[in-house]
Amino acid sequence: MDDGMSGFCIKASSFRSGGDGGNGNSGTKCGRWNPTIEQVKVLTDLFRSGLRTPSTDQIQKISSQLSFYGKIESKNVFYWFQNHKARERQKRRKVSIDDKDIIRRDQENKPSPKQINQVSEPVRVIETLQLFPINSLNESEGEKLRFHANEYCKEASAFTYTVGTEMDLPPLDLRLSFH
Amino acid sequence: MDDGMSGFCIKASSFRSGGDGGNGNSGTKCGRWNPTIEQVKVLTDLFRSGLRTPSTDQIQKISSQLSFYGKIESKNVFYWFQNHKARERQKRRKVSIDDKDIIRRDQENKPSPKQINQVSEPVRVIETLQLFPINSLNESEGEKLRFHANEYCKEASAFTYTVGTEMDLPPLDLRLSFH
DNA sequence: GGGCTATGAATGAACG
DNA sequence: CGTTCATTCATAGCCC
Repeated sequence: MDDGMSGFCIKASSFRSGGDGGNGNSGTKCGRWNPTIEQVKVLTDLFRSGLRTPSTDQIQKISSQLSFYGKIESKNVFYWFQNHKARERQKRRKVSIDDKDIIRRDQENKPSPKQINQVSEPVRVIETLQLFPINSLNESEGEKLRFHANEYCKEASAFTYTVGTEMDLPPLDLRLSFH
Repeated sequence: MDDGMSGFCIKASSFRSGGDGGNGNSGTKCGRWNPTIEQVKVLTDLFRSGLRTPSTDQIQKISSQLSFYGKIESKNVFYWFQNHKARERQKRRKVSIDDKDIIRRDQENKPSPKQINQVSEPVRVIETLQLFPINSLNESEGEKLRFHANEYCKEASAFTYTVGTEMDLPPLDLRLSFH
């Protein structure tokens, strides 16, 4: 599926201070936090559990927990969630609707995505979610978040840009219309 | 990250476009985007026209346009501009270090010895550029009212982390409760 | 084959 | 929050 797929590559990269147990930092330059895979795993787990904007207290606890796996500060956790959340949205937008699809699709079907699911704080995950994967890393990731209602307000801004039939490619003039 | 990437592509690369001449981009499988010459041309052109950080809408339009020349996604365009801008800045920075010791007291326009890289740099924002018509976009909505209410609530979301199963990590629990 | 360079992709950090 | 910057990882393409 080349269409939507984009070559993401699992990092699995070299030395990301894998399980050293102590200071995650591999001794070399410590300009910025370099999360260990365990830390990422935990954070991701939390995120997938629905946690999106941890409070200060939560951040404290989480970072405290994660410090076991390596050096980490509260702000790292804070930023991590900020970024993760932002990027998820961003990705949704950028994955875009491009490529052959906006054709003349009459979609009078105008659902009113307005006030329905405006759940600001999606789910409150509860329950016991098992953190800390036993047996080091289990790569079994494949779930998709299904409790994410996905608000995603994409107001269709009518762009004049006539994409009508891209088949005959416009005169390569990206400077498109000024008027 | 994990979100939907799923598509970790296996390194099946090997034969990369065998003899398609490079720009042909014959749908080589996943991997990373390999812009065609035309695509690069357009992007570069846009960049030189002063476009540095296209908005989401612009990105989508550009990518739609460029999709004619070959497979491309919005994020490719996004990254392209990000990288291009960053590298330009990076280069310039390098160059500045270049003069590390010689202090150019004389400020007059001395022809820089580097003609190789014609870095069009300064912000020459072209008014007329007006990439995409945004006339329809009603900017007057200015208010926006972004009330700043971050501390929405500390609802009792209890994450019961039943940890304590593995390793020597203390049996701590990330139980975040109301506070 | 093995470095080297250019560049796509990713993400931590921070700004407005 | 959304957006932007800086740094880094990962590869394709060259050149030796």
